[in-house]
Formats: sequence, structure tokens, C-alpha cells
Amino acid sequence: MKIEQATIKDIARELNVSSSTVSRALKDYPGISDETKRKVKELAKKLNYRPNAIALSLRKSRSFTIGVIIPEVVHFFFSTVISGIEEVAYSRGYNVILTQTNEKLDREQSSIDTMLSNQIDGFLVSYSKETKDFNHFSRLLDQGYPIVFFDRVPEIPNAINVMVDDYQGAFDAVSHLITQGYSRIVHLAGPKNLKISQERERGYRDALKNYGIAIDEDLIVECPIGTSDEGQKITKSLLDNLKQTPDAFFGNNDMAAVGAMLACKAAGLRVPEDVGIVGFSNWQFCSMIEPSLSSVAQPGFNMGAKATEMLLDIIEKKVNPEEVKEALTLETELLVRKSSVRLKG
Amino acid sequence: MKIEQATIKDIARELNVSSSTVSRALKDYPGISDETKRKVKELAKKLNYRPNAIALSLRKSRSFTIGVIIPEVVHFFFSTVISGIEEVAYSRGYNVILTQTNEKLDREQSSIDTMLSNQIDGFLVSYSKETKDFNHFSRLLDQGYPIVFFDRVPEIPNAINVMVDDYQGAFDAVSHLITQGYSRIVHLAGPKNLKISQERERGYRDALKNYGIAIDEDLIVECPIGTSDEGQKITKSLLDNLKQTPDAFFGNNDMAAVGAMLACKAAGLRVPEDVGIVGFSNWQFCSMIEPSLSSVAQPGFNMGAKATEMLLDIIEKKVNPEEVKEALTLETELLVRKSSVRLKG
DNA sequence: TTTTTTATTGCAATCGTTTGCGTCAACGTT
DNA sequence: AACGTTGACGCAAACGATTGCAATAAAAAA
Repeated sequence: MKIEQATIKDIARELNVSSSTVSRALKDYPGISDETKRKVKELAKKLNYRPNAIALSLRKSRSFTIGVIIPEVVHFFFSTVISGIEEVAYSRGYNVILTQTNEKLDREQSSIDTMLSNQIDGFLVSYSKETKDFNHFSRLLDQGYPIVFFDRVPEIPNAINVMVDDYQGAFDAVSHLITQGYSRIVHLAGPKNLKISQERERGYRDALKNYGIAIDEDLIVECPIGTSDEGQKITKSLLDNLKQTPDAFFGNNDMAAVGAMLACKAAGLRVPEDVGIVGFSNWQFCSMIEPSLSSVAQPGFNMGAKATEMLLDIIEKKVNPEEVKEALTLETELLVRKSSVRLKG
Repeated sequence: MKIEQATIKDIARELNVSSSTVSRALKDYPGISDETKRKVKELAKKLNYRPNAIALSLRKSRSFTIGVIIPEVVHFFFSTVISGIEEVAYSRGYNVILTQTNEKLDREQSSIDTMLSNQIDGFLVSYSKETKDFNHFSRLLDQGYPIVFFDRVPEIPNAINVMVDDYQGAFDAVSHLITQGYSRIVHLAGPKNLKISQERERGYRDALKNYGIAIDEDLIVECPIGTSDEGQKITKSLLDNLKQTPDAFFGNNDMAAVGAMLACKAAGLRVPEDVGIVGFSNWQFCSMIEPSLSSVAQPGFNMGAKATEMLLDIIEKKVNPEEVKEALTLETELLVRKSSVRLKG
């Protein structure tokens, strides 16, 4: 049924030359007469010849494909990262095979396996929330597979990491809230095992310290799931139970922040007059809600692009992984919108 | 640097048998002694042997990989579709290679090319807004490549399409608005060349007709881009210029609908009291904004899953493409939220 | 003991492409 | 006339796995 693709052999047979000659003619190797080159190229075009990438991969032991492992595509930030990855990979002649772990460790493992089977040239990884041990990655690194981690990066030796400056982003966000006159600031924190969560919390703490505000551990609450529902419930219970009601929320992520906003409104609190809110990630909806949500923007596209460039540089040996000691940290940008501004500028 | 993967030959050499024996032993073929099988499997495990999928692909002229071509990952709906695709492909032992066209025709073309080079087993396509001519797809179909189109489907013979019932979704949404007492309903339409846009518009028209409401062509406005900014601008200019202000908006997509909501609010109109609004796609933010946005939910995950199942069935010849005459149409669900309810239930 | 059967394994080709090396004829040089 | 050059091309192996067809030895049957 399926029409067979023309191969080099087909061209060779038709022209009564050997496959070697065809191969060389197509690549303009020296030592092939112009006449032959002409005929070969002509026939190749006519037959719509397309090199078989699989055969090439086998021959070269390289697939020109990189594997991307991420938690979820539906996550806005990750989808922008994917765009960045795609863009660079594409322009440098690589394919991207993608798998989501859905935050499951076993998915992560088996994704790695099938990618290895497919002779992937390198990995781009943001690990799952379930992943607390990094042996499976260390092993790959030891075997010499190029891996670049992004956003969610492990703390293992030799790992090459691309991340955003979560600490600074959080620090800026909280500092902004403080200068707007908020002082009892809740932090809706992320899962403790993610370094990004730790860093954001550290930024929160340091900002408070910096302004001489005592840290109240009751105001730091973990939101393990990271949905707006969860944020809403947690905020409601905080508002109900805390002796002294908080006057601001810094969300580890935008969903949690929106949840907080909804819960505050439901409790009759005005945003930003009574309560200031800042999120993290700058999802598209931030500017679509009312009041619009201030948020720390992460350069997702850029992160994907940078990570991919590093990976490909390593793959193509333009760069020695041993020499890439430091992690690449990208700047965040605090986008101040209405939800956190109560002073006239 | 990179540690070589163990191959069948390695096992064969070490055990002083031929590669054929190893191959057969690994697959439990009859005619290999239990003793040999044991030794082979043992060594395979020890060497962490993993079959080389590339070599297999070359041999079998199949890659166990399907190519997915979509406009944008950042689009919520498409990201849910991807999840559905991934889920099914993964469970049936296929890989997914993904490319976004960013709504560009030339990207679409070159994606197809590289996928063909990579001996993809089949295509899953939602074409770009720029695509107005489907020859490149017809050619593939003629050559016998399995293709399943989803969401944005072309009208070409033999094409296998999976889509949602855009007509019914729109019909339901507009009917709902009418029964809520809105009558001058604007339709923020999509690009005319997309069938989904045409269908949604048709649903809009038929719902009005069905309730005996005359169609005012001035109330049908195309939103080619589909961002909230665009929706906002268009709505503002409608509110400024129409003699008779409209009392409802049915957005071809949620972004446009949110834009309309923002513009209405800015013009001092109350939602839903003065203006009713319904969107399409049910992005996550629909329930996070105020008032929450009614929207027609599309079964994205399900669509991805179904499309992939059909594709794989065709690839594996479980199904004859000639026999799949009709397009598969999935039901939508109107989620009524606050933005369109002004009657007490 | 000779022949037939059965169990176990190996050979070699194949998938499409690349590439080091060899071949062979035509030409130029002395 | 004998030799070296050079231009144009083919041979064959390799990448890793599969598989139809032998092949070999041991066991069973005659």
C-alpha cells in the first residue's frame, strides 16, 4: 500500500553506477565528474529522494534527536520552555522527542529507558515532584550522556543546570510588597523537595529580614499540589484561624496566588486595599483577571533556548562539560500590576 | 568518553555463540537450549543490554514513532490534546515527536519533511492558520502515509478527522444566552479559513434563527489573532460605534471572550447583569476570573487519545483507512458560570 | 552398524548510508 | 616504449538486529 521511498540504491541502479558514487555525487564530493553529479542530482529530485535518517543514525551512532522530559505540558511555564527548546533544536537540525512524567517517578524512569533505546543524543530534564533521589541521572552522567537540567535542577556533581534566579525573584516580590506597606505576608510555599521552592522561600525570608520584619513560621504554608483550589482552601483556613489576619500573600506560583485572591474576596477583603498579592510565573491569565495579578515573570522561552544551546554545544563537542562548572541563572522580572499596589506612585 | 552501549554482538562474543543465537535466546525462540537462554539473559542483564531501536527501525522499516504537528503548545487546548496523545502512544509502545508550526505554513512543510526523513509511522496533524491549501497533505495520503487530523481538519477526500462538535457547542452556548434573556449577541468569530470557525459561526446563526432572532451581520466580527488584547480592542470599538449596544458576547475562544469582558467592564457595563459572555475552550482561567466565565469545554485529552488510537489502529492494520469514512465527532459541554447567568435558577 | 530424526546453533543476507582503499583506463613525461 | 599521474568510479565492510536456510552433532530408530 505504502509507496516506498526512493533510496540511493534506486538511483544507482537506474543510472548504472554504484551507491558510493551516488552518495558522493549528492554531497558534491571531489572525484566525481560533473556529468555524473548532474545526472544523479537530477534523478534524485525527480524521485523525490530523501535521505533515510534512520540509516544515517545507525551508521553514525547518532540520532540528531534530543529527549525532553518534563512534568506537564499543560503548565504554562513549561509550554513556553518547550517553545524555546523547539526553536533552537529545530534551527540546528535536531528533532525533539517529548515525554511528560505527570510528576511520576516511574514515568521518568521509563522515559529515560525508551529514549536510551532510541539512541538519543542528549537529555533535557526537569524532574518530577516525586523524584527525591537522583541516582538514575547520576548513572547517565557517569556513562557520558549529555544532560542539561532546567528549572527543577538536582544538586549532583557535574550536573549542568539552567535555572531562573528564584531567590532574587522572590526577594524582589516580597520587598515590593513590603514597600507597599504590607507587613504580615503569607508565603504559599511549594513542595519542599524542589530546589526552586526552597530558593523562593529563602528569598521570602531574606526580604523580610532585610526590612527588619520578624519571620512568623505560621505564615509559611506548603501548597504541595499547586492548584488554585488548594490555594483557596489554604487561604480560607488561614483567614479563619490566624489570630492576626495577614495583609499580603506571596504565592510560590500563580495558581496558588489566584486561589488566595479568590478566598480573600470571598472573605470580604479588598485587593489591593486590604490585601496585597503577588504570584510567580506570570501565566497568561495574570493580566486578564481583576485586579490584575502582579507576578514574577520567568523567561521560559529563553530558558528552553539556552538549555538547548548548551546541550547541543556539549553534544557537538563545542564545549567540554567539565568546563561548564557554574549553573546558568537567568534573571526574573517582577511585573507589578494592580493586585499589589496601594500607594500612589 | 561516552560508554558504549552493549550490543548483541558483545554478548555473542563473550559467550562464544553467534548473534543469531543471542537474538533468539533473548526472545525465547524455540530451538535454543534452556542453558544458553539462561546464560544469554544473565549476561544481557549484567551488561545492561538495551536493544538498539534505530537498528530495529532500519530492519523493520518502521520507527514506532508518530509525528505530531500542532500550531502551538502554549495553547491550553492543544496542551491537553498532547497529554492525550502521549498517554495512548506511550502505552502502546510508540514515541512521539512533536513540532509546533507557530501557525506558519513553511514550518508545517519542513516539519513534514524531517518527519518523513525520520521514517515516522504516521502523522497527527492540526494545521496552521496559514494553511489554505492541502496539497501537501493529499500527497502524503496518496503515498499511503497514515494521517489523522484533529480539531483543525481539512476537507479533503480520504482524510480521517477527529473533531469536536463545534456547531453544537456554539449552538448550545448561544441558545443559553438567549434563554437568559440576551438578544443582541455579538459573535467574536475566528479565522474564516478554519472549519472550526465556520462551524461555530454556523451554530451561532442557527441558534439565533431557532429563536426567531434576526441576524445582524454587524454583530459578527472576525478576530484573526485570538488574543485577549484583540478581543478587548474589537469590543471597545463595537461598544463605541454600534448604534444599539449589544447585550452579549459569544467568543470563538476564551481569550477573545475575556477581552470582551474587560472592555465591557471598562465601559461601565456590569457582567452578567448588563452583558452576558460565553467563551470557547474552557481554559483554566475561566473559573479564576470574576465573574467566572461560562465556556464550551472541548474534550482535549480525549480528542488526543482518540486520534492516536485511530492512527495506531491504522498503522498496525487493525483497521482499514478506507473503511473509516465518517469523521469522529466528540461532544462538547457547556459549562455555565457566572458571566452568563442573570436569571434566578 | 547404518539411517533417520531431533535438538541446537551458525551463515549470510538484509535494511540504507558512508567511506577507506583499490582498480583501471587515459593521459603526460622522459 | 616504459613509466608515473590523475581522474572517475566500484568494492566491501560497517552500524545492530532479524530470519530463512543450512549445518552439525547427538539421539533414536531400523
